[in-house]
Amino acid sequence: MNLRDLRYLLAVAEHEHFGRAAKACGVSQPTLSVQIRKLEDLMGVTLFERSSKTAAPTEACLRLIGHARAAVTAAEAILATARNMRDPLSGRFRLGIIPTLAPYLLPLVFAPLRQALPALELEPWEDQTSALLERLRAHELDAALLATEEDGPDLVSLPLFAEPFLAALPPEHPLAARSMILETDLARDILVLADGHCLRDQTVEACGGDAGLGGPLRAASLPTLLNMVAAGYGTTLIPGLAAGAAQDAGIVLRPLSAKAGRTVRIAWRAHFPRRAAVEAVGEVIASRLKGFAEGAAAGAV
Amino acid sequence: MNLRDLRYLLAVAEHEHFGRAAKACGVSQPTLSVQIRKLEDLMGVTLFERSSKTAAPTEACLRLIGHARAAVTAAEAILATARNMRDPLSGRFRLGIIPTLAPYLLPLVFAPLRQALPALELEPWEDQTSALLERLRAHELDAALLATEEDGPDLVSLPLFAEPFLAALPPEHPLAARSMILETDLARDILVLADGHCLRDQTVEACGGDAGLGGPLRAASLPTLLNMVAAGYGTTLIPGLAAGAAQDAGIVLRPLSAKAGRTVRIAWRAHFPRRAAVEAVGEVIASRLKGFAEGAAAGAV
DNA sequence: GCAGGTTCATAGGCATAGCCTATCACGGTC
DNA sequence: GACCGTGATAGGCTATGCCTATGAACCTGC
Repeated sequence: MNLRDLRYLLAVAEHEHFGRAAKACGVSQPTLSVQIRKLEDLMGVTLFERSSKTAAPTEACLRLIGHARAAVTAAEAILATARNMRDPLSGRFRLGIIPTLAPYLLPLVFAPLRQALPALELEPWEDQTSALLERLRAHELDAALLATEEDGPDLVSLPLFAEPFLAALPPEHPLAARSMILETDLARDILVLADGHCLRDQTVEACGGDAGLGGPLRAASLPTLLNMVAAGYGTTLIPGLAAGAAQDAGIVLRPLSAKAGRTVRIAWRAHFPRRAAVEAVGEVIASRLKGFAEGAAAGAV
Repeated sequence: MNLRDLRYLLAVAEHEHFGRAAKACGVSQPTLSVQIRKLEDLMGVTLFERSSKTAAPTEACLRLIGHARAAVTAAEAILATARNMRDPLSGRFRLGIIPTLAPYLLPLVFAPLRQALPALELEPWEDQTSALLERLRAHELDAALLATEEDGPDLVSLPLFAEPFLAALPPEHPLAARSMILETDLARDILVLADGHCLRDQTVEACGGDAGLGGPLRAASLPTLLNMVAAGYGTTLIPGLAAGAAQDAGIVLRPLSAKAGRTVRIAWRAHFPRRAAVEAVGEVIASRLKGFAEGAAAGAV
């Protein structure tokens, strides 16, 4: 049985006439005769009572056409729904973002994304890198904004913008007198985020690896870390986009001599079919952040 | 688009694997690949995210499969429903019956019909011949029990049994003294049914055509006519099956010398596809009424 | 690092299902 | 009795759907 056959069935039942039904279906009358006959043979039921005047639906036919109509309309609903989803730049788009980026990036890019991609229903999801990668692989995210290189051939990524790190110092800190700070000089009293944050590893690496790491202190989030620095517990590196929040907390910011920083990338599954959406989102973010490195560095002086 | 394609779609979505879905569908994996690809081209939407491990349904696919499942189950419902209706001896059977026959025949044949054709849902419809023919032609009846010859080539009929007429007399009527009555002797004071009843015309014809017809009196139904005869207003002819009711009313019955009577037939549209049901119903009625003519004539003495 | 086993995609060949035109058979009508 | 209408049938063509065989990408384990 075939959807076409069901359409034929409905047409003949409606017109009670093979010829007119055939015209309505855009086929010849013999085609309809043969197909209806096949349908009748398949079902073992006579569907129409033919006479020289008309083709009247039988009792059996009348009981079937409800189902037939349901099948045909469901099939049409499929095509209609598909038509609405044909634009890859429309529909739900679940975007993972790391916690050291989300609160500072999202306010900047929400409006531009909404304007450039009005049909895209952006659903941000904040979590640490490893959790995001897991969700990405599980098809629970469509893409993720990360500050690490992609891992594994099943994922691909595109760099969006470079974000410099800045030295964050309590105002009374001796290094605050300098206009530019060498990363390794921070190592002695540097504070870092809790395990799992990529920013923690990058901070450690930029500062020489064997840094004191602030003893027993562990900040679970970047705002907490900023509060700790402002309270004089130590120093840290912050990503450039967090400069505004850091200054609001009363922290002194200084550029770094070795230009430590991180590159924010958008990552997705290599086989993800809506690559166009990924690239459009990336493009909007990248163009909004264009030249951010220079601007942020300048503003931090 | 095709129901088969939708089945393939559902299979792949369920197994998330082309090979296993192909096995489930009983086709080869390339077949499935090609058909799903065609479906995707038709819809303009990627349905599955293929990787070397799995084939994961996309967001779009997940939104479509509801409709797809609806279409497939509707199609299966059609086949299931058709299977239940494959037996022509099952389902609704609308049988028209003339008023001078219905109340006397139905009590006799209801039980045998129920027993012989348990799946047939008999729906009797009592009306005069012309109305029955109209409804029959309008497909509002499946068959009709009539006492006239079929009219028109679009209808066919089969005789079921011969029903003799009996002379019905008030007990005090002069003719009641005879053991057999000549039809034309009844003509002088005969009463007949209202226009439209075939029994009226047959009575008139049997009695010579120019009968007095009881002046202004007109009985709308056979029970009324019997009451009128019993009250002494005149005589009439009754069909044999009504003998019991006539005797209960206190009427004297006598056989007719010219053996006037009528033949009860079952009529249906020549193209009606459930001829088997018609013939089965006719067969049950005929066998129940077999030998009725003799029995009734004997009982009426 | 390479062989072997996955995955899905592609190619070529074949059978057939579905379509068309032409024609038939049957009824009803003028 | 010729003629228009109905649906059914026949023959031929095309396109579709299927198969097997093979390819390309990827993963795994020795």
